[in-house]
Amino acid sequence: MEVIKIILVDDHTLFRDGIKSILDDEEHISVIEEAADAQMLFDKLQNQHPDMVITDISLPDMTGIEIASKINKLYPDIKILILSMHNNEEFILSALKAGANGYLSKDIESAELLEAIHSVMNGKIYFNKEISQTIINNYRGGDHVDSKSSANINLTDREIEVVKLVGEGFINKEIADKLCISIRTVDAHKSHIMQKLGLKSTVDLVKYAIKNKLIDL
Amino acid sequence: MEVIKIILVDDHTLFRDGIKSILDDEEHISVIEEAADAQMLFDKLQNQHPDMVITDISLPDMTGIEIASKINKLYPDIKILILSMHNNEEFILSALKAGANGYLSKDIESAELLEAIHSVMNGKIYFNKEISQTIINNYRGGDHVDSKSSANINLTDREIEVVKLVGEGFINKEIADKLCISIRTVDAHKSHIMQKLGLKSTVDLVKYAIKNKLIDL
DNA sequence: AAATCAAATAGGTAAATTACCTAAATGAAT
DNA sequence: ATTCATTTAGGTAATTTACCTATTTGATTT
Repeated sequence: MEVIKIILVDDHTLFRDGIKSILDDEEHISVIEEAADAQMLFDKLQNQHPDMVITDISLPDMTGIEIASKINKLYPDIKILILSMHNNEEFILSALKAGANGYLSKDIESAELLEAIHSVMNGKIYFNKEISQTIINNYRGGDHVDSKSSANINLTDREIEVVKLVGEGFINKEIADKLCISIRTVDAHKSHIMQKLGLKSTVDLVKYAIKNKLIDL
Repeated sequence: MEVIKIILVDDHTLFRDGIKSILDDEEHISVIEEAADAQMLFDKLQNQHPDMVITDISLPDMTGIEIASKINKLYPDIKILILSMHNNEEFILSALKAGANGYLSKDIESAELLEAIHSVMNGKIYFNKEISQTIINNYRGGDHVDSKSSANINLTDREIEVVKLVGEGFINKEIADKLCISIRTVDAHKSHIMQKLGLKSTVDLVKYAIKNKLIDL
């Protein structure tokens, strides 16, 4: 069996070290590089050719989903395993769409990480939760995603703009001024958004924006 | 040198496994137990007697600060090392006040974790950032803290109640009804809070509540 | 080409909500 | 005894939102 070459991406050094320590015990796995953010990762990918990139879902400069999408475009043969703190189904589907080969919660045991790595190297797709192959087939091979269409698949560009501004604390009038539209239009956008997402208040919108990383906390 | 017995506490199994893998390579360190939450930890502490508890700052049922405070009260000889995702100075001071012996960001390298463990076992206090011994002396030995007085040291009980409700999406009238006070009183509380914290809008209050874990996202 | 539909745009008015002024009661601290 | 923070509110003006309807535009379908 060939040695599986891996690049680890996570902004928390201790977490990287932990994973590295687990993987270093494996004969057939070699962590050839580490990166703390997407910038470092893509720098290293210009000279190094790993079999797999294991990345955290949230990095300082890019989300794991965006990274997956970019890797999938630039280096389609590199497998991508995404690690996440939370089991957000929305993110899981976005990850699939972005071309990730696996999505794991950090709640898993190290044995499952190893199993996931080997499954993915054997051409499988690995998720902690059972997602039917049909769904997978529907989502894979689609066009590439960017941050806007990933988690916020239901919202239009304009609506996302509005959600962001709401999340940043601007009131309708201020948003109207910023976007050079009428207050009523902002009002209408907010109504549409809340209806689409099943939200009830501006505070819900703010939380949605935070959850979906449209704004920073 | 005696073997240092450690209990690891973190709700993410993979992270625990990673740390365990790092520590297992050390001769003088033994991870005798693991716990995913505070409940499990205190259950195990009834039968096990570690030298040190290493805990994440945020757990499902309790904060690391609260855990430190409780351990300090029940088992004052057990050393406490808190791991955190963020370098929030407010939390660092709260941790000190709660009796923690060290506070580390997850950004550190594994070597620094080992250094911190040994420092703490030798009676020192270990922090990634330089905090002067004077501050440490001022804060240590003080009374024990609970969640309310830790991160929200400037806010009164009533104000925290209000911030929580604002964060949960209730408007002033609803908050007034819930607390059985006048809308004006809620209004006044909000004004005071915003002035104290230097915030400008209800949205800022929501973010404050999330940041300081007064509400869940 | 015509019809249909989603998306983005607003106006008007009533209703809801907040902002800001002041101020009193209470209890703790100096 | 006095000062001070905390909690409590009333009144009014100003702001802000909610909800109704409705037009334009571009894309898709028939």
